[in-house]
Amino acid sequence: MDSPPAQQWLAALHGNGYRLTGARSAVVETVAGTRRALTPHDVYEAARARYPALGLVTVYRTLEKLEQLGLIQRVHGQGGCQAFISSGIGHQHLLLCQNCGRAAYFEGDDLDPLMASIAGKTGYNVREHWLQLFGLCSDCQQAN
Amino acid sequence: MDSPPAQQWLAALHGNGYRLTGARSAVVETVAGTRRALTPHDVYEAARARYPALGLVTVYRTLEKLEQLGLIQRVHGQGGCQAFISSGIGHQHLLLCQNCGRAAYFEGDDLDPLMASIAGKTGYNVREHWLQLFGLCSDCQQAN
DNA sequence: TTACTTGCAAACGTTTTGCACGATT
DNA sequence: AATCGTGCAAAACGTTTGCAAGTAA
Repeated sequence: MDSPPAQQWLAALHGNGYRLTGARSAVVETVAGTRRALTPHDVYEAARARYPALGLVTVYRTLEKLEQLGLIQRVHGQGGCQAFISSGIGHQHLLLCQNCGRAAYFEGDDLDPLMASIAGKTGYNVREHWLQLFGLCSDCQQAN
Repeated sequence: MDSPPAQQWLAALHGNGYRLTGARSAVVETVAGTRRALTPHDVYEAARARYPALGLVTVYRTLEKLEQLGLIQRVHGQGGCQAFISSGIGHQHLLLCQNCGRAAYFEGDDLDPLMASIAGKTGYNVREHWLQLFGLCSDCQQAN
């Protein structure tokens, strides 16, 4: 049930001076093993299957560390912006299924010319971009 | 001090069966007359200059109506996603100054080929996209 | 043994709701 | 006159912090 990233994330935590505990492992394995964006409460409920004594506060604190290490990212959507998901490798963008929530990653390198065009028109110095797509994954297209 | 959109927004509210009151006018004029994204609390403080008896609850309720009518939109950013700003006309995206918060709008029509490419690679049926840029406006570039 | 980590409880800030009064239509 | 809108107070909600006990190193 655990996925490769889980081991890497635990190693990263350890390598940054954080201790390896049952609570942290449960949180890490839960988030690393899910292809959907999860809220702290989602993580709390799911991870308690692995570690029943888990407290919600520990979920918040662990997510905070994972985010600082760049292992997970916050997902913004119409429903709110309190959910987290595994970060892609390098500069990747998210594509979320509006039905099941499954996430896919893609690269948006083709954006550079657009950026340059915008910069020219607006006079802004564009430093960051933020692109996210919503749609239906192949499974959910067939179901509907 | 009021701007053209303020009158249109008030007309839109009225046309949808909502009454025109001093409190609503103050909120509408504040948001319509500001080029930055404002939190409900920001609006509350700014709008009290126009209507001192204003309550924070009314700000929330008015922003809710303006959002439902598509006149304002919620702005998502690293600092949170509780701020609102005037919606652009048609399908426009936001470009925010990281220093002063000033917003500019731009169209992202050039995105369609990227969408099609992503759809082909991932198998998703892409329905919506969400693009936001961050940078420095021309004024803030000179100041730094 | 030491310092970090944990869960509980409480605090905190934001947003929503209940309600009686007031204002718009 | 009827209905909608308002502000206040309280409640609800998600998140953070203080702390004593427990655990990894």
